Amino acid sequence: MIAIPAMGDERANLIGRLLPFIAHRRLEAGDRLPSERELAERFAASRGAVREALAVLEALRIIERRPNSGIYLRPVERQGSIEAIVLQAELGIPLTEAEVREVVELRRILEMQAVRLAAERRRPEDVQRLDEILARTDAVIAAAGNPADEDAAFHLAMVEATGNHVFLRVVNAFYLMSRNRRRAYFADGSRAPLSQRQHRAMRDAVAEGNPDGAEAAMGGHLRGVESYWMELLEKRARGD
Amino acid sequence: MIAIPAMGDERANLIGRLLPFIAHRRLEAGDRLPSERELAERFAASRGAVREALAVLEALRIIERRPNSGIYLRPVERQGSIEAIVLQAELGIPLTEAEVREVVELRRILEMQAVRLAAERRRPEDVQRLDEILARTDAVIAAAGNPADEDAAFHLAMVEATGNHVFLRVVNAFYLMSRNRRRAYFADGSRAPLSQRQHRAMRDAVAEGNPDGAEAAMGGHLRGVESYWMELLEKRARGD
DNA sequence: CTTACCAAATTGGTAATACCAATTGAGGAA
DNA sequence: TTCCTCAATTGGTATTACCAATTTGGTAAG
Repeated sequence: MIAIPAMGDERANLIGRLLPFIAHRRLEAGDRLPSERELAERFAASRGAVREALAVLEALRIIERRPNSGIYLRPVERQGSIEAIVLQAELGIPLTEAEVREVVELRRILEMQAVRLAAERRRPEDVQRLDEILARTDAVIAAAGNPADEDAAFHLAMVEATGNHVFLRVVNAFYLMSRNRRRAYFADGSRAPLSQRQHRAMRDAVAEGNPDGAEAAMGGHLRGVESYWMELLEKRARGD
Repeated sequence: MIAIPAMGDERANLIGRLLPFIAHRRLEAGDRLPSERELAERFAASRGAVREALAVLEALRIIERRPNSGIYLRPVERQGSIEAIVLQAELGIPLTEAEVREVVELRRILEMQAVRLAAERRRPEDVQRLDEILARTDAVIAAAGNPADEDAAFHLAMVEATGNHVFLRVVNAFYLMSRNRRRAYFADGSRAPLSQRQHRAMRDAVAEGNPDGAEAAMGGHLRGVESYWMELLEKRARGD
């Protein structure tokens, strides 16, 4: 379903099979997983492959490996941050309705505040970068292409204009997570022009150093995107 | 320096040596790293150990492994999200001054908005949880202990009161990152009482459903913490 | 029956080796 | 110069082996 660049199918599948295995067994915090050797046998993989998958799950704080003892599930509140969710989305594991709502809400908070900071701090090269992306988007739209990646680039460039690289990384995780959805959003070509007009309004507000205007523009823009997500949830609930 | 639970010294060291190696060689986006076999020889480790470390770096989006081709450094804008920074902090790799400022700023944004949402949505059990943590903190202070973990628990419980678990995970990453610093902050015992009073003010504002009051209380509280961080940066700049 | 102790099985951590498939790049043929 | 061929390189995987520490079980002493 989802193309996973830079991640071999086998290894991705192992993580993707390990996560549901943990969930399905209803393991709770502190519970011990089967040993590496047993997992290798159960999933028909080598111990090395299992260890690689476990290393990733450990880095994402989903499990904990205690030498000479076993593999344990970490308490939920200590589990991985958004990276773990991104990984699951990449693996094609659908987000729950609650998670979708939460992601949408947090994205709104982050981007509203980002655009305020951007309006306060933007440097000439930031505005220039926004303009370049807008021009590129015009070209894609004129060629009847899908401006999904340009849309992401614009939003990320807006965050970059805050000068806060950590901020950029966090927001980037959200855009990595929803890349395919975003492509579907722009697929029929009807939404791109309005989106582009709203982007231009945001660009202008940021360029003239108007935080309130930029925040308002971003707020209105996000409402459209969010209603699309909510409709998707309702469709899924109806079984579409 | 930093205790790393659930991560063996060797493997942690391998990632911790690999990251500076990448940075030191001034590799740029798209550059190829040495092959796995070469890295294994250079770091005196087996290929399996190297592959485990590389799997983690790939999951954190720092590198990209192309089968039958090589290992490549990802473009910065596509690099790991906050998890990569958390990992570096855990490994004892000090954050740059810019990164510290960025983390502090983003934490402020997240917590200010979180406490607003918490005041709007708090349920009785959320307030109860806050009260329990406050009571536990009182006990620790009375016993002349270090309430660093209770401080983190309070802030995280505040985010949990938003009902947004993704929000909680992101903020949790920040607290994982700064655990040792937080212990140092409360080490001499002089800051705990004021912090506790400010926490109580935040709890009251949230309990009575007062977003503006809660946000103001959080803002004042964070100012004290942030000035501590900034002093640390100045000390480091002077070579202390 | 309880306690203390010992030994074997289990577990994660590491290393070494081998093979596969696909990419890559150099060298030769047209 | 262009195109083709083939061997070296590379990441992906599996197998095997050993280590050290923990767990576990039973045994013997109290």
